[in-house]
Amino acid sequence: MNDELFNLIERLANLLRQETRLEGQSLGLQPIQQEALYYLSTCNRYSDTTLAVTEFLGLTKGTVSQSLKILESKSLITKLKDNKDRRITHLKVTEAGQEFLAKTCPPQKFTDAITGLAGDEQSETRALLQKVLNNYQQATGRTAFGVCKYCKFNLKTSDGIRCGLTNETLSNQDIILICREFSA
Amino acid sequence: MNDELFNLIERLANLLRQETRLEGQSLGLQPIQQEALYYLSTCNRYSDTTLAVTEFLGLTKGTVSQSLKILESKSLITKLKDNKDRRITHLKVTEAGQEFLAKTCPPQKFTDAITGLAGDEQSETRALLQKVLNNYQQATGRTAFGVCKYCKFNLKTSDGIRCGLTNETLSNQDIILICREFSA
DNA sequence: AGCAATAGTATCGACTCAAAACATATTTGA
DNA sequence: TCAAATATGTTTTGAGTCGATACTATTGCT
Repeated sequence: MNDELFNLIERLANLLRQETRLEGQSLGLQPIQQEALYYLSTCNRYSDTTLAVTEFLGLTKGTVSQSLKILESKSLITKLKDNKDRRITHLKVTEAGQEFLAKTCPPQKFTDAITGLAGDEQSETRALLQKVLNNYQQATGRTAFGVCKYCKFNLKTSDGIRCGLTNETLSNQDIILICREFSA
Repeated sequence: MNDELFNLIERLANLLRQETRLEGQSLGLQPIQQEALYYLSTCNRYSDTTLAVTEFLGLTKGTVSQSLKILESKSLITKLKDNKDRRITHLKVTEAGQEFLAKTCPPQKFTDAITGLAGDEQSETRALLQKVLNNYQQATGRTAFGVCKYCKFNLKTSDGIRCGLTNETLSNQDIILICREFSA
């Protein structure tokens, strides 16, 4: 059973990478660069740094630094130094970057494949994969990542929504993004 | 919803590749080489060629040829020319290759993550992912691959089991392997 | 002030990858 | 029958990935 699930995930990943490679050809983007770009379009302002991308992709920071350099050179992201901590660089997806992602990510045929499932099958798949991922992340001891609004530090007060870690107020847009500090 | 499922699969794949990289260090094996080796350990005698590996991994044959050369140089597989068609080379996993796979594939922590699921959750996940993969393969128009005994060319006769494409008899071991000619 | 820790970059060598050219073997078809 | 087309697989080349290591710059700690 482990073998079968392992096999299925590997094969899905192979197909995804193959299609991603095709999609990226128009801009000369490698799969890993597209993954980084996609992550940056889904993460919040506490998680848009080189190190967060590193943790998310499971690579070393030197490797990621190079990929980000290429994304910047193609004007798909911009770098912005943090005001409080000058060591930190925030990475923002540009208009061009967002346009590219809207066209290519997730790949069209993958979307088709998902649409072929019934509505309850889709949510069932998501719930089960989420569970597998959580277990796996726990087993490897890696950073979890997760959607802000489901985090235990997400505080709903009478004044609005607030992050218990940073004590900053959060907008409705903020809380649907992915955060590296996520904790269930 | 597409986005979420896309994201989950990407992240599982990232973790798997990361752990695979670690497991392969003992023999100096790259993730892609391990994937090829694993595939060869699960496929039948009609599917143990360079081209089949190429289709399975979604790479070009030149690329795959190089990876297989490395596996051969490390004595994890052997090459054997086909008797009927001398263009074809069959790839067999050696004892050493099988030992390596038994220890490392699927990765231990992935197995742990799966074991954390209830029994019916496991089979449910498998069924759903199988469905997604089938849809996806159909959408991309790629070779399906599948287990011999569930194939429409698998014929159960009074003499035993037979493949309707090759007209060869099949053993009980044969029919649990993956075939590139699979058709549902 | 001084030292350790953190964020990020630069460089190196081994490896992946697609593309193209190539070598063989088989099939087709006039 | 035999040349052209097709199929399997290898080699070469150049762009890019990757981890490891060493490095800079900034911040935190004592």
